[in-house]
Parts: sequence; C-alpha cells; structure tokens
Amino acid sequence: MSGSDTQESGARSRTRRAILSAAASVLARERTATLADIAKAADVGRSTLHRYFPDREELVKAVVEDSLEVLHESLTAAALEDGPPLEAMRRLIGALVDVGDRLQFLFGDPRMLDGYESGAPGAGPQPAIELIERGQAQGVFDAEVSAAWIEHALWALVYTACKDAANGKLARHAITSTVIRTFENGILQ
Amino acid sequence: MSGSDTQESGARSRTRRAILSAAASVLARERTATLADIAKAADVGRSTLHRYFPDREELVKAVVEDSLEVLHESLTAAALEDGPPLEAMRRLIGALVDVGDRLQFLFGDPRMLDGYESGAPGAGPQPAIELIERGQAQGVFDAEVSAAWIEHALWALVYTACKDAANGKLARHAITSTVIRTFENGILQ
DNA sequence: GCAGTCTGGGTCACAAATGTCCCATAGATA
DNA sequence: TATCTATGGGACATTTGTGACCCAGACTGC
Repeated sequence: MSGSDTQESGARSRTRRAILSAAASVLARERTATLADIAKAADVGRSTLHRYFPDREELVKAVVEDSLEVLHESLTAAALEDGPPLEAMRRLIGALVDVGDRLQFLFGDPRMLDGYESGAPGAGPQPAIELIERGQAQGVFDAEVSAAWIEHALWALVYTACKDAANGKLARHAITSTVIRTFENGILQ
Repeated sequence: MSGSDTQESGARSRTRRAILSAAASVLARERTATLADIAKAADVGRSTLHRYFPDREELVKAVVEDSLEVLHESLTAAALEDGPPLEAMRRLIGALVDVGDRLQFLFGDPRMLDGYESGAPGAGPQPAIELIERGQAQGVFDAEVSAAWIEHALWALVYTACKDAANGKLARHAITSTVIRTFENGILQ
C-alpha cells in the first residue's frame, strides 16, 4: 500500500481511492452521471465528495490522472521494450485488457483526454508507439500504415472486446485471445 | 425534390432535414450539446427547433431513426448478398465509411441504440451479420471467432478511422483502404 | 471522559438548460 | 393587396445540477 501521497491519513487516503474508483466505474458507464450518483456509488455523502474534490472538473481530472497512472503501471509491468515485438505486443494486449474499466472510461469520451495525449508530462502511452515502431523496423508489423493507426486500431479492438465482455457478448477469458487473433491476422482465413 | 413525406411543405421538409443533419453532426462531436447549439448549427432559431421537435428526447430519437435509415440505405446500396464475400465486405466497408458521421453519432454513445439493436423493426444492421456468416461458411472469413465479434471489430475500426480522419490524423482518401488492409490481414507482415 | 477530526444529511442560493408562450416580420400564395 | 405560413427573438417559469455552508453524531487518540 503506502500511497505515494505526502501527508494523508490512512482513512482519508482510503476514502479518496474509493471515490476515484467509484467515479471511474460510474463515469465509464454514464458520462453525465450526477455527483450524487458518484457519491452514492462510492458510499459516501455528497458533502464528503465535495470535501475531497471541490468541483466536478477537479474530480474528473483526478480520475483521468489516476486512470492514466493505473494504465501506465500496467504498461510498465508489461516491459514492452524487452524481447521480440510480437511477444511484447501480446503482453501489451493482456495489460490493456487488465485495465479495461479504466480504458472504457478514458477512451469512452473522445474529449476526455484533451490536453493529455500529446503534451502530457510523461504519462502518455508512448511505450506502445515505440513498440509498434520497433516491430515495424524489424519487419514484423505492417509498415505500410502508420504506427499511430496501428495503435488506434489496437485501442479500438481492446475497447470493443471489453465492452462486449461487459455486456455478456464475449466470455471474459476469451477477451485477450480474441483480440490477439483478430489484431494480428485479421479476419481472412 | 418531392420528399417522400406525406403532407409536408417543401420548406418544412427542408428545415426538418437541416435540423436532423446538424443535430447528428453536433451530437456526434459533443453528446451533451445544448439545444441552442444545435439550433445555431442548423441556422434556425431555438423556437423553430422546438416547433419541429417538442423536446430533446424526441429530437434525439428522430436523429437516431434518421441515421439508422441513412445507414440502412447505404447498406442496401452495397448489395451485400451479391458476389464473393470478400468483395462484398469491401463494399460494406466503403458504405460504412461513407456514412461515417452518422456512425460516429450512433456508436459514439453505447446507450444511444438502447432498444434498437435487437428488437428493431427491420432497420437493424442484420445484412452485415449475414454477410459475415456467409463468408465464414465458405471458409473465407475466420470461423474461430463469432460473427458478432467480427461485426463489432469492423464497427470499431471504421469508427476509429473516421474519428482519426476527423482529427486530421488520417488522410480522408486513405480511410477505406487502411481499414480494409488492417481488418483483412491484421498487422502482421 | 474530553478534544479533535471526519462524516452524513440538510438547507440555501446560483447558474444553466429546458420547455412554453407570445408577437412581429419576411416570404409565398391567391 | 390581403392572407396564410414559417420563422426568429424575446420573456417567462420550471427543473436540475452544482457548490457553499452549517450542524449533529460517530470515531480516534490523549
């Protein structure tokens, strides 16, 4: 545990995380959810929520940053710069699926990441681009399309698969393998 | 022009279509756009908008139905049941890209199509599923994954490519070919 | 027990979006 | 010209989300 926060009591830290987690979950499903809804989901009073996050903007910002951090940790753990690109890509897909809820929140609203994608101070998903370019340079990945497109296609497939799983249209254990299969080989036999 | 409507003057019909089109475009970009914003984009007064669509709910419903109709027409024109599955699939992709704006509106909000997808009276995108199943039966498309997944993967790629094009990250003329390439063959060389 | 902190619920005021109504005006039509 | 239709703009009340504030109760550490 031991949150990296400077001077926050255990209780405060726990409440804070509960709010962030609940907010990510609720906002992923319904972007226009009320602060009262979020407070309810986090099992705290609306006053308490306001005490931690003065206004909606700050709450959303905190959830975005927290989600980016979670995503970043998952990507770091995948060690994308190690080993053959294809294997690293499979680890990447697994890592993304693991944080599917956060992805659904971050990428569910195209405008959620305004101001983060390009000028972000370090947290951006640059590792994925680097991996893709490495694979392209080695002739493993399709170099006829841009690395950015491949990255976006990857987000799209993972996002869709997670959504399908959330709706019961895809078995949870099949998410990763399905995405890998289609992403690597397409739909042609 | 003789709109197919029963008894609506040319002016009313034109205004109605202008509002629907503007609403689809604005709501695709910003789902929480104000009715005033939509009226402004359609270049009509807010009163006029209310005259055509009593409340927001009815407007959104009308835009959904209109978009489904546009999509359906595009799919019909693609004659998906004719010719080899692979060629039909390429026509399908082209048809979807052509109505990218509407797709962005319809699929931008997962809850937009609540009540339409399964129980819709005829307008559903069944043709795509049928084409995919035909291709799978002929051994042309991957039969190891469900037809529903292939369909969703297709939506996702088209949607992403259209969004990239809207953001200037992908040349407009390259949308179709890029989607076809990745969707058919994946990213492996 | 006692002081301090955290919390939940309640109230209040404010701003924004919405829906309704009314009226003057421009354009088409007879 | 006279009439009818469609429109834009303004005024208005209502609703909803929001943010600020206060207060009583619960909990913790001394």
